[in-house]
Amino acid sequence: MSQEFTEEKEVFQQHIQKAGLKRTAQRDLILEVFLRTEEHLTSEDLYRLVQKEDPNIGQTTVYRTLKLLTEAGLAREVRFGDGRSRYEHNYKHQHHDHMICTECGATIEFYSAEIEALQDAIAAKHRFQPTYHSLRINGICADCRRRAREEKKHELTSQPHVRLVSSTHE
Amino acid sequence: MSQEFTEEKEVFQQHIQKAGLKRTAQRDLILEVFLRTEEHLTSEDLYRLVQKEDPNIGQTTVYRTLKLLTEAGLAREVRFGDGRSRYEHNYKHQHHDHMICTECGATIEFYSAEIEALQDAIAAKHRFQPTYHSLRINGICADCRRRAREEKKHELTSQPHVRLVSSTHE
DNA sequence: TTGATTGCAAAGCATTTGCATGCTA
DNA sequence: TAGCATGCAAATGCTTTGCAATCAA
Repeated sequence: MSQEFTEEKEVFQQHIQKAGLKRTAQRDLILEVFLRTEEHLTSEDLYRLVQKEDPNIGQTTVYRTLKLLTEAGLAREVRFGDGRSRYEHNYKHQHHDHMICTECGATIEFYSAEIEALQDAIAAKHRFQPTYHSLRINGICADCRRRAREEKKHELTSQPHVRLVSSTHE
Repeated sequence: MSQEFTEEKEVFQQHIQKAGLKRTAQRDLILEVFLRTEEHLTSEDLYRLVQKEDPNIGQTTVYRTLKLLTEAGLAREVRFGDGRSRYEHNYKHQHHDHMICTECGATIEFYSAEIEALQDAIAAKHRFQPTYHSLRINGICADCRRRAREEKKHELTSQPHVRLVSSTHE
Protein backbone atom coordinates (compact mmCIF):
# COMPACT_ATOMS: atom_id res chain seq x y z
CA MET A 1 0.00 0.00 0.00
CA SER A 2 2.52 2.52 1.15
CA GLN A 3 4.66 1.45 -1.76
CA GLU A 4 2.29 3.10 -4.18
CA PHE A 5 2.37 6.64 -5.47
CA THR A 6 6.16 6.56 -5.50
CA GLU A 7 6.23 9.18 -8.20
CA GLU A 8 4.05 11.62 -6.30
CA LYS A 9 6.02 11.05 -3.13
CA GLU A 10 9.19 11.74 -5.01
CA VAL A 11 7.74 15.01 -6.27
CA PHE A 12 6.86 15.96 -2.73
CA GLN A 13 10.34 15.21 -1.39
CA GLN A 14 11.83 17.22 -4.21
CA HIS A 15 9.65 20.18 -3.33
CA ILE A 16 10.42 19.84 0.36
CA GLN A 17 14.14 19.85 -0.28
CA LYS A 18 14.14 22.64 -2.83
CA ALA A 19 12.24 24.84 -0.42
CA GLY A 20 14.55 24.03 2.48
CA LEU A 21 11.77 22.34 4.41
CA LYS A 22 11.76 19.14 6.37
CA ARG A 23 10.25 15.75 5.92
CA THR A 24 8.01 14.70 8.80
CA ALA A 25 5.84 11.73 9.66
CA GLN A 26 2.75 13.95 9.64
CA ARG A 27 3.39 15.23 6.15
CA ASP A 28 4.04 11.74 4.88
CA LEU A 29 0.82 10.42 6.32
CA ILE A 30 -1.29 13.33 5.10
CA LEU A 31 0.13 12.93 1.61
CA GLU A 32 -0.46 9.19 1.71
CA VAL A 33 -4.08 9.53 2.74
CA PHE A 34 -4.67 12.33 0.25
CA LEU A 35 -3.27 10.28 -2.61
CA ARG A 36 -5.29 7.21 -1.89
CA THR A 37 -8.55 9.17 -1.69
CA GLU A 38 -9.98 10.01 -5.09
CA GLU A 39 -12.37 12.76 -4.14
CA HIS A 40 -12.74 16.46 -3.67
CA LEU A 41 -11.66 16.66 -0.08
CA THR A 42 -12.07 19.56 2.26
CA SER A 43 -9.38 20.09 4.85
CA GLU A 44 -11.88 18.81 7.39
CA ASP A 45 -12.51 15.62 5.36
CA LEU A 46 -8.83 14.89 5.11
CA TYR A 47 -8.34 15.68 8.77
CA ARG A 48 -10.94 13.10 9.77
CA LEU A 49 -9.38 10.45 7.54
CA VAL A 50 -5.90 11.14 8.82
CA GLN A 51 -7.12 11.13 12.40
CA LYS A 52 -8.10 7.48 12.03
CA GLU A 53 -4.50 6.54 11.48
CA ASP A 54 -2.88 9.03 13.81
CA PRO A 55 -5.18 10.74 16.29
CA ASN A 56 -2.41 13.10 17.35
CA ILE A 57 -2.33 15.00 14.09
CA GLY A 58 -3.80 18.47 14.31
CA GLN A 59 -6.24 20.22 12.02
CA THR A 60 -3.71 23.00 11.50
CA THR A 61 -1.10 20.63 10.14
CA VAL A 62 -3.57 19.35 7.58
CA TYR A 63 -4.32 22.89 6.43
CA ARG A 64 -0.64 23.67 6.16
CA THR A 65 0.19 20.45 4.38
CA LEU A 66 -2.58 20.87 1.83
CA LYS A 67 -1.13 24.25 0.98
CA LEU A 68 2.23 22.59 0.62
CA LEU A 69 0.85 19.90 -1.65
CA THR A 70 -0.69 22.58 -3.80
CA GLU A 71 2.62 24.38 -4.09
CA ALA A 72 4.28 21.12 -5.00
CA GLY A 73 1.79 20.66 -7.81
CA LEU A 74 0.29 17.53 -6.30
CA ALA A 75 -3.02 19.07 -5.30
CA ARG A 76 -5.31 21.61 -6.83
CA GLU A 77 -7.63 23.80 -4.84
CA VAL A 78 -11.20 23.96 -6.11
CA ARG A 79 -14.08 25.99 -4.78
CA PHE A 80 -17.63 24.96 -5.43
CA GLY A 81 -19.10 28.10 -3.98
CA ASP A 82 -20.07 26.87 -0.54
CA GLY A 83 -17.37 28.83 1.16
CA ARG A 84 -14.94 26.03 1.79
CA SER A 85 -11.95 24.89 -0.20
CA ARG A 86 -11.67 21.43 -1.63
CA TYR A 87 -8.60 19.73 -2.96
CA GLU A 88 -8.24 17.27 -5.78
CA HIS A 89 -5.31 15.42 -7.31
CA ASN A 90 -3.31 17.49 -9.72
CA TYR A 91 -0.25 15.44 -10.58
CA LYS A 92 -0.40 14.12 -14.11
CA HIS A 93 -4.13 14.58 -13.95
CA GLN A 94 -5.45 16.27 -17.00
CA HIS A 95 -7.07 19.57 -16.31
CA HIS A 96 -10.81 19.28 -16.09
CA ASP A 97 -13.88 21.18 -14.99
CA HIS A 98 -16.90 20.32 -12.87
CA MET A 99 -20.61 19.93 -12.92
CA ILE A 100 -22.00 20.11 -9.40
CA CYS A 101 -25.40 18.78 -8.47
CA THR A 102 -27.15 21.26 -6.22
CA GLU A 103 -29.45 18.50 -4.94
CA CYS A 104 -27.05 15.80 -3.82
CA GLY A 105 -23.66 17.47 -4.12
CA ALA A 106 -22.35 14.96 -6.65
CA THR A 107 -19.65 16.24 -8.93
CA ILE A 108 -19.04 15.19 -12.52
CA GLU A 109 -15.71 15.95 -14.07
CA PHE A 110 -15.44 16.79 -17.73
CA TYR A 111 -12.95 18.07 -20.21
CA SER A 112 -13.53 19.84 -23.49
CA ALA A 113 -10.64 20.72 -25.74
CA GLU A 114 -13.01 22.95 -27.71
CA ILE A 115 -13.91 25.01 -24.65
CA GLU A 116 -10.26 25.28 -23.67
CA ALA A 117 -9.36 26.51 -27.13
CA LEU A 118 -12.16 29.06 -27.12
CA GLN A 119 -11.05 30.35 -23.74
CA ASP A 120 -7.50 30.81 -24.97
CA ALA A 121 -8.75 32.61 -28.04
CA ILE A 122 -10.85 35.00 -25.98
CA ALA A 123 -8.00 35.66 -23.57
CA ALA A 124 -5.63 36.34 -26.45
CA LYS A 125 -8.10 38.77 -27.97
CA HIS A 126 -7.98 40.78 -24.74
CA ARG A 127 -4.20 40.38 -24.44
CA PHE A 128 -4.92 38.56 -21.20
CA GLN A 129 -2.41 35.93 -20.14
CA PRO A 130 -4.34 33.11 -18.48
CA THR A 131 -2.71 31.15 -15.68
CA TYR A 132 -5.61 28.95 -14.70
CA HIS A 133 -9.33 28.87 -15.02
CA SER A 134 -12.30 27.24 -13.42
CA LEU A 135 -15.58 26.37 -15.00
CA ARG A 136 -18.41 25.24 -12.78
CA ILE A 137 -21.79 24.16 -14.03
CA ASN A 138 -24.37 23.93 -11.30
CA GLY A 139 -27.55 22.03 -11.84
CA ILE A 140 -29.31 18.76 -11.23
CA CYS A 141 -27.65 15.46 -12.00
CA ALA A 142 -29.21 12.56 -13.89
CA ASP A 143 -29.94 10.60 -10.70
CA CYS A 144 -31.67 13.45 -8.95
CA ARG A 145 -33.67 14.26 -12.07
CA ARG A 146 -34.86 10.67 -12.28
CA ARG A 147 -35.71 10.70 -8.60
CA ALA A 148 -37.70 13.90 -9.05
CA ARG A 149 -39.56 12.42 -12.01
CA GLU A 150 -40.43 9.29 -10.09
CA GLU A 151 -41.67 11.26 -7.13
CA LYS A 152 -43.90 13.27 -9.40
CA LYS A 153 -45.21 10.13 -11.06
CA HIS A 154 -45.85 8.68 -7.63
CA GLU A 155 -47.79 11.75 -6.65
CA LEU A 156 -50.01 11.57 -9.71
CA THR A 157 -50.71 7.85 -9.99
CA SER A 158 -50.30 6.08 -6.68
CA GLN A 159 -51.41 8.84 -4.39
CA PRO A 160 -55.12 7.87 -4.65
CA HIS A 161 -54.12 4.23 -4.50
CA VAL A 162 -52.21 4.84 -1.30
CA ARG A 163 -55.28 6.40 0.17
CA LEU A 164 -57.26 3.25 -0.61
CA VAL A 165 -54.91 0.89 1.18
CA SER A 166 -53.73 3.25 3.83
CA SER A 167 -56.44 2.10 6.21
CA THR A 168 -55.20 -1.49 5.98
CA HIS A 169 -51.59 -0.80 6.79
CA GLU A 170 -50.87 1.01 10.02
CA MET B 1 -31.17 60.81 -10.39
CA SER B 2 -33.56 58.85 -8.27
CA GLN B 3 -35.90 58.83 -11.21
CA GLU B 4 -33.69 56.39 -13.02
CA PHE B 5 -33.86 52.62 -12.88
CA THR B 6 -37.63 52.77 -12.67
CA GLU B 7 -37.90 49.36 -14.23
CA GLU B 8 -35.56 47.74 -11.72
CA LYS B 9 -37.28 49.47 -8.84
CA GLU B 10 -40.57 48.20 -10.11
CA VAL B 11 -39.21 44.67 -10.19
CA PHE B 12 -38.07 45.06 -6.61
CA GLN B 13 -41.44 46.32 -5.39
CA GLN B 14 -43.14 43.44 -7.18
CA HIS B 15 -40.87 40.96 -5.44
CA ILE B 16 -41.36 42.65 -2.08
CA GLN B 17 -45.12 42.47 -2.41
CA LYS B 18 -45.28 38.95 -3.76
CA ALA B 19 -43.19 37.74 -0.85
CA GLY B 20 -45.28 39.59 1.71
CA LEU B 21 -42.37 41.81 2.70
CA LYS B 22 -42.22 45.50 3.35
CA ARG B 23 -40.79 48.46 1.58
CA THR B 24 -38.36 50.44 3.69
CA ALA B 25 -36.14 53.47 3.27
CA GLN B 26 -33.06 51.30 3.83
CA ARG B 27 -33.95 48.86 1.09
CA ASP B 28 -34.73 51.68 -1.30
CA LEU B 29 -31.41 53.35 -0.66
CA ILE B 30 -29.38 50.16 -0.90
CA LEU B 31 -31.06 49.30 -4.20
CA GLU B 32 -30.49 52.82 -5.50
CA VAL B 33 -26.78 52.78 -4.69
CA PHE B 34 -26.37 49.27 -6.02
CA LEU B 35 -28.00 50.18 -9.32
CA ARG B 36 -25.93 53.25 -9.91
CA THR B 37 -22.67 51.42 -9.24
CA GLU B 38 -21.51 49.37 -12.18
CA GLU B 39 -19.02 47.11 -10.45
CA HIS B 40 -18.59 43.83 -8.71
CA LEU B 41 -19.41 44.97 -5.22
CA THR B 42 -18.83 43.09 -2.03
CA SER B 43 -21.31 43.58 0.76
CA GLU B 44 -18.64 45.64 2.48
CA ASP B 45 -18.17 47.86 -0.61
CA LEU B 46 -21.85 48.54 -0.85
CA TYR B 47 -22.08 49.12 2.89
CA ARG B 48 -19.42 51.84 2.68
CA LEU B 49 -21.15 53.55 -0.24
CA VAL B 50 -24.53 53.43 1.43
CA GLN B 51 -23.05 54.72 4.68
CA LYS B 52 -22.10 57.97 2.96
CA GLU B 53 -25.76 58.72 2.36
CA ASP B 54 -27.17 57.27 5.53
CA PRO B 55 -24.70 56.52 8.31
CA ASN B 56 -27.35 54.75 10.33
CA ILE B 57 -27.67 51.80 8.01
CA GLY B 58 -26.17 48.63 9.37
CA GLN B 59 -23.92 46.10 7.71
CA THR B 60 -26.46 43.39 8.38
CA THR B 61 -29.16 45.16 6.44
CA VAL B 62 -26.89 45.38 3.43
CA TYR B 63 -26.22 41.65 3.62
CA ARG B 64 -29.91 40.90 3.88
CA THR B 65 -30.88 43.29 1.11
CA LEU B 66 -28.29 41.91 -1.28
CA LYS B 67 -29.77 38.50 -0.75
CA LEU B 68 -33.17 39.98 -1.44
CA LEU B 69 -31.97 41.64 -4.64
CA THR B 70 -30.58 38.33 -5.77
CA GLU B 71 -33.89 36.61 -5.15
CA ALA B 72 -35.64 39.35 -7.07
CA GLY B 73 -33.36 38.71 -10.02
CA LEU B 74 -31.77 42.14 -9.85
CA ALA B 75 -28.39 41.01 -8.60
CA ARG B 76 -26.19 38.05 -9.25
CA GLU B 77 -23.71 36.67 -6.77
CA VAL B 78 -20.25 35.99 -8.14
CA ARG B 79 -17.27 34.53 -6.38
CA PHE B 80 -13.78 35.20 -7.58
CA GLY B 81 -12.20 32.78 -5.18
CA ASP B 82 -10.97 35.17 -2.52
CA GLY B 83 -13.51 34.01 0.00
CA ARG B 84 -15.94 36.86 -0.27
CA SER B 85 -19.06 37.25 -2.36
CA ARG B 86 -19.47 39.95 -4.92
CA TYR B 87 -22.65 41.11 -6.56
CA GLU B 88 -23.24 42.40 -10.05
CA HIS B 89 -26.26 43.64 -11.96
CA ASN B 90 -28.42 40.88 -13.30
CA TYR B 91 -31.55 42.52 -14.63
CA LYS B 92 -31.64 42.45 -18.41
CA HIS B 93 -27.91 42.04 -18.35
CA GLN B 94 -26.75 39.32 -20.64
CA HIS B 95 -25.07 36.46 -18.90
CA HIS B 96 -21.31 36.75 -19.06
CA ASP B 97 -18.15 35.33 -17.55
CA HIS B 98 -15.03 36.86 -16.09
CA MET B 99 -11.32 37.14 -16.51
CA ILE B 100 -9.70 38.25 -13.27
CA CYS B 101 -6.26 39.79 -13.11
CA THR B 102 -4.32 38.30 -10.23
CA GLU B 103 -1.98 41.29 -10.21
CA CYS B 104 -4.33 44.26 -10.00
CA GLY B 105 -7.72 42.63 -9.44
CA ALA B 106 -9.22 44.05 -12.61
CA THR B 107 -12.05 42.04 -14.10
CA ILE B 108 -12.91 41.72 -17.76
CA GLU B 109 -16.33 40.50 -18.71
CA PHE B 110 -16.82 38.39 -21.78
CA TYR B 111 -19.45 36.31 -23.44
CA SER B 112 -19.06 33.46 -25.88
CA ALA B 113 -22.08 31.85 -27.44
CA GLU B 114 -19.84 29.03 -28.62
CA ILE B 115 -18.69 28.22 -25.09
CA GLU B 116 -22.27 28.39 -23.84
CA ALA B 117 -23.38 25.98 -26.55
CA LEU B 118 -20.56 23.57 -25.78
CA GLN B 119 -21.43 23.62 -22.11
CA ASP B 120 -25.03 22.79 -22.85
CA ALA B 121 -23.97 19.98 -25.13
CA ILE B 122 -21.70 18.47 -22.47
CA ALA B 123 -24.38 18.77 -19.81
CA ALA B 124 -26.91 17.12 -22.08
CA LYS B 125 -24.51 14.26 -22.78
CA HIS B 126 -24.41 13.58 -19.02
CA ARG B 127 -28.14 14.10 -18.64
CA PHE B 128 -27.27 16.97 -16.35
CA GLN B 129 -29.74 19.84 -16.15
CA PRO B 130 -27.75 23.06 -15.78
CA THR B 131 -29.24 25.92 -13.79
CA TYR B 132 -26.32 28.30 -13.89
CA HIS B 133 -22.62 28.25 -14.46
CA SER B 134 -19.58 30.31 -13.77
CA LEU B 135 -16.41 30.47 -15.76
CA ARG B 136 -13.45 32.30 -14.30
CA ILE B 137 -10.18 32.79 -16.07
CA ASN B 138 -7.42 33.99 -13.77
CA GLY B 139 -4.29 35.49 -15.19
CA ILE B 140 -2.54 38.75 -15.94
CA CYS B 141 -4.27 41.56 -17.76
CA ALA B 142 -2.86 43.54 -20.66
CA ASP B 143 -1.94 46.53 -18.48
CA CYS B 144 -0.08 44.47 -15.92
CA ARG B 145 1.75 42.57 -18.65
CA ARG B 146 2.87 45.82 -20.22
CA ARG B 147 3.96 47.11 -16.83
CA ALA B 148 5.95 43.93 -16.21
CA ARG B 149 7.61 44.19 -19.61
CA GLU B 150 8.60 47.80 -19.01
CA GLU B 151 10.03 47.01 -15.61
CA LYS B 152 12.12 44.27 -17.11
CA LYS B 153 13.34 46.58 -19.84
CA HIS B 154 14.18 49.13 -17.20
CA GLU B 155 16.13 46.55 -15.26
CA LEU B 156 18.19 45.57 -18.29
CA THR B 157 19.01 48.99 -19.67
CA SER B 158 18.99 51.56 -16.91
CA GLN B 159 20.24 49.43 -14.04
CA PRO B 160 23.98 49.83 -14.95
CA HIS B 161 23.33 53.48 -15.59
CA VAL B 162 21.90 53.84 -12.11
CA ARG B 163 25.01 52.30 -10.66
CA LEU B 164 27.18 54.85 -12.44
CA VAL B 165 25.34 57.81 -11.02
CA SER B 166 24.48 56.27 -7.69
CA SER B 167 27.59 57.68 -6.03
CA THR B 168 26.60 61.18 -7.02
CA HIS B 169 23.12 61.06 -5.59
CA GLU B 170 22.79 60.25 -1.91
C1' DT C 1 22.71 22.78 17.25
C1' DT C 2 19.60 25.34 14.45
C1' DG C 3 15.80 26.37 12.41
C1' DA C 4 11.66 24.21 10.66
C1' DT C 5 7.38 21.79 12.40
C1' DT C 6 3.73 20.73 15.36
C1' DG C 7 -0.57 21.28 17.97
C1' DC C 8 -3.03 23.95 20.87
C1' DA C 9 -5.48 28.05 21.75
C1' DA C 10 -6.58 32.39 20.20
C1' DA C 11 -7.37 35.51 16.55
C1' DG C 12 -9.28 36.79 11.94
C1' DC C 13 -12.65 37.17 8.31
C1' DA C 14 -16.97 37.07 6.09
C1' DT C 15 -21.43 36.03 7.07
C1' DT C 16 -25.48 34.75 9.89
C1' DT C 17 -28.50 34.79 13.88
C1' DG C 18 -30.90 36.28 18.32
C1' DC C 19 -33.38 39.78 20.07
C1' DA C 20 -35.36 44.12 21.64
C1' DT C 21 -36.89 48.15 19.33
C1' DG C 22 -38.88 50.47 15.36
C1' DC C 23 -41.70 50.86 11.48
C1' DT C 24 -44.69 49.48 7.26
C1' DA C 25 -49.11 47.99 5.59
C1' DT D 1 -52.25 46.59 15.51
C1' DA D 2 -49.59 42.65 13.69
C1' DG D 3 -45.74 41.22 12.05
C1' DC D 4 -41.87 42.32 9.14
C1' DA D 5 -37.40 45.07 9.33
C1' DT D 6 -33.55 47.03 11.62
C1' DG D 7 -29.17 47.27 13.99
C1' DC D 8 -26.48 45.88 17.51
C1' DA D 9 -23.93 42.25 19.62
C1' DA D 10 -22.97 37.65 19.79
C1' DA D 11 -22.39 33.45 17.35
C1' DT D 12 -20.87 30.77 13.51
C1' DG D 13 -17.80 28.34 10.24
C1' DC D 14 -13.59 28.18 7.86
C1' DT D 15 -8.93 29.39 7.96
C1' DT D 16 -4.76 31.56 9.79
C1' DT D 17 -1.51 32.96 13.34
C1' DG D 18 1.18 33.21 17.82
C1' DC D 19 3.82 30.53 20.58
C1' DA D 20 6.15 27.09 23.42
C1' DA D 21 7.59 22.53 22.87
C1' DT D 22 9.42 19.13 19.57
C1' DC D 23 11.96 17.24 15.93
C1' DA D 24 14.61 16.68 11.37
C1' DA D 25 18.90 17.72 9.13
